[in-house]
Amino acid sequence: MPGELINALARDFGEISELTEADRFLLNGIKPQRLSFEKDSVVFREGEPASSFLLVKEGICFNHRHLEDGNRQIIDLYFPGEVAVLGELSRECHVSGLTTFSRSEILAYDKAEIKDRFSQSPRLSRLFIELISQAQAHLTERLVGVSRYCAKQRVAYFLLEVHSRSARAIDLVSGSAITTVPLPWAKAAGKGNLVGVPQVLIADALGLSIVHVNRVLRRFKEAGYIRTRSQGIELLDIDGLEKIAGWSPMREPAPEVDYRESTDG
Amino acid sequence: MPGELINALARDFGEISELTEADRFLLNGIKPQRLSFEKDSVVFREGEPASSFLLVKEGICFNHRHLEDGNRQIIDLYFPGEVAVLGELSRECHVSGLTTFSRSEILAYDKAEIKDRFSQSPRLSRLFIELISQAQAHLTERLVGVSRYCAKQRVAYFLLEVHSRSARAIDLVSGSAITTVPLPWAKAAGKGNLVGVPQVLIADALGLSIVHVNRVLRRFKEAGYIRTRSQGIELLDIDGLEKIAGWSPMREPAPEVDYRESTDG
DNA sequence: CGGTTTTTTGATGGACGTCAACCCAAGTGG
DNA sequence: CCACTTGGGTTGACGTCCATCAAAAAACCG
Repeated sequence: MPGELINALARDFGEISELTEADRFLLNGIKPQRLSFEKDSVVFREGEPASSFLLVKEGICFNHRHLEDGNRQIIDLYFPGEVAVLGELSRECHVSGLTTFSRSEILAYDKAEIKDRFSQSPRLSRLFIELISQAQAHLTERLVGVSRYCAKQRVAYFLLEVHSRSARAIDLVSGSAITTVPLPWAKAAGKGNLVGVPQVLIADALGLSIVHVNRVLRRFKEAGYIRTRSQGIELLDIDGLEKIAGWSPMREPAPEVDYRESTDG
Repeated sequence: MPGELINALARDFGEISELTEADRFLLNGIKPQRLSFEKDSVVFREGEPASSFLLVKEGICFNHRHLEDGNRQIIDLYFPGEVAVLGELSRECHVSGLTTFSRSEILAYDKAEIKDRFSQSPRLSRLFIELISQAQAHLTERLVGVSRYCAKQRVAYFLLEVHSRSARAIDLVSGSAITTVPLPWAKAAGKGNLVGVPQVLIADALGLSIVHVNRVLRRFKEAGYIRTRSQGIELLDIDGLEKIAGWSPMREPAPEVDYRESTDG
């Protein structure tokens, strides 16, 4: 299965098309370990040695930190086609744990090998730096969001982000968008702007209590912004939610590009 | 003035000593623009094009984002010897503003040139990735801190961090520690664990109101942890503050903690 | 169908923001 | 030397957001 890594990079960086054959060869030469996990599996824990560069191929994962009081803070979610815990690439040990939220398949590339290959080509180096920078910008966004906005805004923002990112999920083999249900927690998912996450996950991600998340959602329901399905939340009025969230960030509208074009096969 | 960049890198990475002569030559070949700023000067604003790699040579700066309600969130402080807004290196435009907190001198390297040189050597590439990763780990720490700890803990943590980082500040020319007053806001500063930041800065950094910061500080005073000077806060009981904060910055994370649930079975 | 997980709702209280003062050191100008 | 200004610090009253506790209602899962 060649090009999984390349396809992952291709989604976020148009420049990838400028890669030379040599670069592509370098990337394709790294063979990942293919790992499968059930729902709610622990991929690694805090403190464990960090030896891999992890690319999510299928399913959804999240990384988190445990606090003294037994709570956990979810730091970020990872969707198909995204690189997980990129920031910990150069650490000896993981600072956060990684857990699957749904049945997942993960490609684990050898860290040393990745660093090695990437630093062999100037273009790849820059691409890589780009990648990390992007992750950091996203973290900054979260910092501001968590520290400065009220629960209503945070929840609205979170729903929109999950929705947007799951819509962007790609199939690593073909490089094209995933049309099938990307959020497997809600089995009935599928069409319609359905966000399939349990409320406890929202709470842990936003630093809120599950009770309060529920209350906020209830008010959203009453106002007609969302509807709760069996499990999962259906977004009825995305524009309205964006207004609540104060959707300012530099997230591109993602003009539905067909990524298959770039995969010359 | 050779080696300023090298000295900056040398502090955080012992591996720097493994740099080849060629690497050192590469780094020394980049001549920065030397910028001077008065206290409270704007280095750049949100949205302005980002064209430089910024190294703080003297003084203290902070980057921040402005919110709709007129407040600002301080994202990070930068001390002498540190690279500012590293995460925005690969962005077209700045996502946050940078302001000097005291009279500062900043070395501005051309971004393109930096990226170019760093990607010319595998070792430099890795070093650079290391650098960014470290910045990201720090951001993660802040995210958890802001979202999960109460004001008392956050303030204690902040005081300790500022103290620790200003103590680590180095002189870029000699590469040795700065012994003179690193926190010029409090002019009377100097010896003694004095943290010279105004309360409004603490508040903006932690997402608290200035009033509440003041209250927390008062309780710290009453408990004998700190003493307020003309301007600035003197840390009297660092161990006590660390206990309150529940974490000591820049020190090796305590022993192994066992997070396993007590799910007998 | 029971056992489990998730959602929902109410009641209560603490943490923290907001408003509105007042204090105090330092500087300025006469 | 004193009036005035200015920027930060300090303090109280009050309200709100949100956590916590507790418990019931749904939904799921064999």
